Order: sequence, then C-alpha cells, then structure tokens
Amino acid sequence: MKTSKRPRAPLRQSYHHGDLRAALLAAAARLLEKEGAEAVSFRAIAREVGVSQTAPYNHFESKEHLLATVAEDGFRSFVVLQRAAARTRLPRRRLQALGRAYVGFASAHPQLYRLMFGVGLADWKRYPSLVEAALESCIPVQQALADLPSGEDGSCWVATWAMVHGLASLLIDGKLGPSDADRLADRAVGWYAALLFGDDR
Amino acid sequence: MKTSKRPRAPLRQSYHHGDLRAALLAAAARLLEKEGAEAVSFRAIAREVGVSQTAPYNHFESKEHLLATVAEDGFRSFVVLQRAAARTRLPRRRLQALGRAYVGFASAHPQLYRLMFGVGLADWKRYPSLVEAALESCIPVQQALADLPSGEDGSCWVATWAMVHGLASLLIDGKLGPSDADRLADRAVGWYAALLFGDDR
DNA sequence: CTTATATATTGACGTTGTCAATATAGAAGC
DNA sequence: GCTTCTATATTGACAACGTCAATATATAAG
Repeated sequence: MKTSKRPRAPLRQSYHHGDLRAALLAAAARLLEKEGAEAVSFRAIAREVGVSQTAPYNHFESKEHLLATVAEDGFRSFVVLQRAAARTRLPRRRLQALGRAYVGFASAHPQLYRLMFGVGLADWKRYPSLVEAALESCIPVQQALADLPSGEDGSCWVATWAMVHGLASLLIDGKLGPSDADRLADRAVGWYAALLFGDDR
Repeated sequence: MKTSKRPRAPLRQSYHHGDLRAALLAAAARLLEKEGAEAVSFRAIAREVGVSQTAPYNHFESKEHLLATVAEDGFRSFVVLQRAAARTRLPRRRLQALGRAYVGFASAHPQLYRLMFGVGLADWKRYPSLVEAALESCIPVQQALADLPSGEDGSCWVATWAMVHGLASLLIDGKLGPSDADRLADRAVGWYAALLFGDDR
C-alpha cells in the first residue's frame, strides 16, 4: 500500500529521472529568463535536463501546457510579493508599494512577466489553475484601491492596472531609453499615486 | 529540352514578379492580421504571393527585416491617425481624442500593434528607419501634453504613454473581460484625462 | 516471479529560417 | 542581330522545431 503520509500522491514522481516534472519546470524557467523566450524550445528544455526530446510529453501534453505551468508558478510567487507590499499601512504608500512591487517583479523577471501578462500563451483560458492564480494576484491592488477614501469604480481599477502594466511593459521591452528608465518609472508611479489622492507630494 | 519536361508550372506567367517587395509586404500584413502572429512564416508569405520560399531574400535580408518593414509601415499609418486626432481644438478633448485614436488603432490592428509596440522585433534598433517612424509617431501626444496649462515633466509623458499603452495591451491581449472592454476603456481614458486636468467630469 | 503500468527512448513526419548553387529574364554594349 | 552582365527567382539542402507512433525499461502490484 501507499504511504499514508502522502494524502494525495497517486502518481509517483520519482522514477527514471527522479522528479522530471519539477526539473522540466525549473529548466524551462531558467532557459526562459536567461536565453529569452525564443530560445525556449521543448527540445532544449529536455536537453537541459538530460532526457530525450519526447520525455516531457509524459508530464505535459504540449509545450504550451508546460509554459502555462511556468506562468502559473510565476503568479504564485508574484502574489506573495503583492501581499507583502499590501501590508503597508498608509493607503497612499500602500498603493505606491504595490506599484513598485509590480514593476519591480517585471524588471526582475521580464521574460516571465511577458509570459504571464502578455500573449505568450495563445489560449490561456484552457488552463483553469492558471486563470485562478492570475485572478488571485490582482486582489491586492483591487483591495488597495477599494480602500481609498474616494471609492472609485471599475474604470479606476482598469486605469490603474493599465498604467502599471503599461509602465512595466514599456520598461522591459526597452522602449523607455537606456539608463534613466528606472528613475523615470519610479517618478511616474509616484506622480500617478499623487494624482489618485488628489494632493501632490 | 525543358519544354518536354516542364516539371512544375509556375503560378504566374513571367519569371520575374514585377514588384515582389510590395507584394510581400502586403501579404505579410494580411497574414499577420488575419491568421495571427504565429502563422506569419517567411515561407507562408512567399506561398501567399506565389513565389518560391527563398525569393523574398532578394528584397529582405531576413524575416525580421521584413517584419520590421511591416511595423514601419504601421507607424506611418498610425501617425496619420494621431495627427488627425491632434487637430482637436480644446486641449482636454485633444488628449482624449489622442488616447481614443491610440487604443482604437490597437483594437483595429491588434497583431500589427503588438509588432510595433511589443517584443515581436528582438533588435528593432538595427532598423533606423523603423526607429525614426516610431519616434515620430510619439510626437503628437508629447506635444499635446506640453500644451497643457500645467506644464509637466518627462514623468508625466511616461505615465500617460504607459497608461494608454497598457490599456491597449490589456485590451488586445484579452485580459479585460469579453464584452464591456471598450466601454471600460473609454471611461478609463476619460477618467485619466480628467485627472490630468485637475478637475473631474 | 509475473504482470501491469508509468515512464523514457528511438525514429519519423511535416514545418520552419536560411544558405549555396543554379537558372532565367531583361537591360547594356557591341 | 548577338553577347554579356546583373538583378531576380528557383531548386535543393541543412539543422532545429513540435509532435506523434512504436518500442523499450524500470518500478509497483498481484
């Protein structure tokens, strides 16, 4: 019988390779961030781990499925950062902290961010756990906006998300100039936060 | 000689196409918008035009060069729309019109917009005419912001561009819900424009 | 031990971007 | 007219890609 310690574990994860599934995800994430999105091929991932080109098909039905899982893991670590930033006391600083955490995550993991928030996954709606993780990661910002003195409606949330997402995208896509990008971005976030509160500085 | 053989009847009468370069650009733009970015292959473009797979290499040194030219053409038609919107009299309405034209262009040509403002071109700086066209397309918004009563600095321009670009990206990448996307976007732009002017509604 | 099953490999197919060599058409020079 | 030159187009090939089918193997179950 199986060990009662593991409540689930209907699938033994240790076999030829040991834990190929986790190794594939780690290799994919590493390749994605280091070599760029174009270099992430199913075969390259398998090569990196040291298995044959079709071994991953025992764990992921397609390349997109693997990438969707990488993105899902990305959301899970992203939401941790967002929750940490949301613990800031003052509402204004809280929103600033959330924005900085958002842009900071994108700057730290540009390829992963693109995979999560871009069009890397053609039909990401086919992966429910990915959708769930993505929606969950939006909660802190939505909550912070709802806590504002002047309760805003949905358009405020959309505008805020658009502002931060656009800033992150422009930054990591190299559209904002070489050196002063971060400084400018920080000022833009601050300026926007000030706008939200109606006062300046 | 070859008359007896005739291995393969060419799809057109003359050996030389005439204006292959323009035909390739048109086919690429059509394929891009209709079939999606993933379906745009060098060979598919050639197939669409009716030439062999390597014929395009006489006009574009690589697939990326062709796509960069498509993007450049995109900027040239985009800037026309921006200039038209910039002719709006009242500064506030002018900024709104620019924002609507921006988001409208992205909604009308999502794949082209992604190619222009996203990471479709890995090293777009290698194509000077593309860079020039891209920079030129930013002038109307920058001008409109400079004409605001409260002259803002660079961070305001960045924040504005980020807001509009983020909105467009979220829209065309399907992150904003199915139906009410456009309405929400319009309200967000208006809300943002109101913020810029310090008055509401 | 035998069997069953989950996992991994080999080999193949059609696709892609791109290169090298070759063929053709139309213009320039005689 | 003919020849030659050059721009353009074609064929064929190569490695790499995603994915499928058939096969092998190592552990778990009986």
